[in-house]
Amino acid sequence: MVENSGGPNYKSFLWKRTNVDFFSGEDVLLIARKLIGMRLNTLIDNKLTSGIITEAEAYAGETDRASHAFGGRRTRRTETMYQQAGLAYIYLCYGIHSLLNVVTNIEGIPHAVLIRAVYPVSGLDIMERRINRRINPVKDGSGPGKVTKLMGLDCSYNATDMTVSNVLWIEDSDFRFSRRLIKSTPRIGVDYAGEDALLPYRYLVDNQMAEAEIKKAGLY
DNA sequence: AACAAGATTAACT
DNA sequence: GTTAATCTTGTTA
Repeated sequence: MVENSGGPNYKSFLWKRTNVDFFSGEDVLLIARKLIGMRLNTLIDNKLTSGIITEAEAYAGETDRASHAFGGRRTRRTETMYQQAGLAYIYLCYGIHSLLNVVTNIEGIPHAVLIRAVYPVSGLDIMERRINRRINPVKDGSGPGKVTKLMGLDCSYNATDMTVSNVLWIEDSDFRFSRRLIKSTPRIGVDYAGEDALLPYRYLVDNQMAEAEIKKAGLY
């Protein structure tokens, strides 16, 4: 639990680790929607990096043609998705990029939410070292491979329990984006999923809008 | 055993 | 707009 240091004219937000009650639930869409505006954190090599989640997609398990677990596929890769809520499902995409998901249901039901974008708020100097150039907070956190790159994550962090980990965890506060800024659209890069590719399972706030709201709220 | 496609990105032309 | 990067999985032989 960390309280940020706002100046006299700024509202102070109390951030609290999300517990298993938050992650765990029937409705993976609702969880994806609620993750927008929460804070993703890593503490790696004693360096803290954080970002406000601005884009997430729900993957609805064995009946969802876009999910790795469609049809009950249970392989070494998908095994983490079948575990309990709050674990991080991190897998290698296109042989190159590590993609971070939150597991959101009970053991045996492979629901997950893909974190597709964050707005960086802490440890930007660390993030610059990771991408090896100056950071553009609006652009560089937008994309699921970019999120893990900024946060220092790779597949070795797969199956981390985010409800207890001091390396990878998610926090909530009273901060919320304006409802009207949160859009829902079909998911990205899942054309192979037939009709399921059209489902509006993607939630996002434009990172430019997110920056304005975050500054207006006096978060950073 | 071989191959194609994938929840992507950066560097090209 | 095109392409190379390159690991896991499912399909075909």
